Amino acid sequence: MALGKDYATQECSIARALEIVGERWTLLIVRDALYGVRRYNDFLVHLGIPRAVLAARLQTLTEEGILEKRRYQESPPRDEYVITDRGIGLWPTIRSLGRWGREHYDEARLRWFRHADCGTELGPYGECPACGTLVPVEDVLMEPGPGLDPDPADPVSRALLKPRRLLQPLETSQV
Amino acid sequence: MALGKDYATQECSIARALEIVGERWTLLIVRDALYGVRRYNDFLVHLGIPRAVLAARLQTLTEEGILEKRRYQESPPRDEYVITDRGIGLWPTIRSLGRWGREHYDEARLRWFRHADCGTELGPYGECPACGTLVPVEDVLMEPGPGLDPDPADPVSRALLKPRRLLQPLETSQV
DNA sequence: CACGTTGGTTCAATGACCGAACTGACCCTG
DNA sequence: CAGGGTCAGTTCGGTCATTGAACCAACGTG
Repeated sequence: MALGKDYATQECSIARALEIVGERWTLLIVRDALYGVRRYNDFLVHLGIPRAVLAARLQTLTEEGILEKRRYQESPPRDEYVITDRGIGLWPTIRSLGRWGREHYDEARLRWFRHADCGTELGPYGECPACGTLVPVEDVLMEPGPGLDPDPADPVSRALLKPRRLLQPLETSQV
Repeated sequence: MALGKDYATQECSIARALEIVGERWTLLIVRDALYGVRRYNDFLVHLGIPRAVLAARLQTLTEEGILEKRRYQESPPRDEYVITDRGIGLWPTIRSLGRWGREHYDEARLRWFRHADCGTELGPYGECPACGTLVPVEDVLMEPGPGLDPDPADPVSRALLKPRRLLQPLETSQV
């Protein structure tokens, strides 16, 4: 499409990447998918995104192999969107972007990300300074910080208040 | 602004960051600034961006302290936009985004990024695997790869064909 | 069989982005 | 000193994307 998405004149992998994940809302959807959000309605209430835009983004992300649409029950047919390895590959980008945002624009700490094996806070790019290794995403422990609203309105935010590992499927019904 | 830019409901440093650099063209402008592009016209011809959008983005980036507007000659008053430390802080994000784009969408190698001291190609987040250190941005050497058009139309792309360090001011007149 | 849940689609209005034209300050050349 | 060129924008009408609200459809429950 000639307008809004592509950067036709750019011979650049950064521009290629931005054509896929550079649209409004897209990286936040990937972030939520890394946090364990999988269902249309959970994305909807957590992001406050227009329904049509969410449907369009989920379709694009599925077509690009970043999410995978998967049927999780048959009788009312219901699908969930699970992040793929290609999507998990965006974690360092999202991590470093969040770190930059916190350093320059947030006063209070909103969340901590730790290496689950040793409890050390992750370094700038998702590595563990103590172990000296790149921490696999499923071994990242996410904990709420003091800057986070302790009693948010929507159930997804409430579920994300508990310490939890990335990629772990979110259970909103149990709240 | 209620539409287009902000993510009001999100308590999240990633969302804060995307409110600043998540708009169309913005990260490509920061990328060019890291490559050494400084002048309005050089951004313009290299990006193929509408003039009004470029002017708006440069103003926002200047207000946010990511670029700094600096007078470089008086007689016809001319300003250049130089990247600040805050802008340089986006390098890991841009680097990891470019790496993800190349891994998943580009066949041929477009550019190499090496540690100027030892010639080793940078790791995923801008570190030097040989030296084991995070490479300062000014010590990153950028070289053209085989996938890059050897004879591009605009002078900025031509100037960027030569091996050069990041942040080194671009000279388009000498081409 | 009314009602709720889930996962959408449709629609009119609004905002953002587009390319092209125009402006204005200055320089250089003949 | 008139004409043309450069640089850094601003203005403008048209097009595209995003928004919020309403609507729809399939199924399950009371």
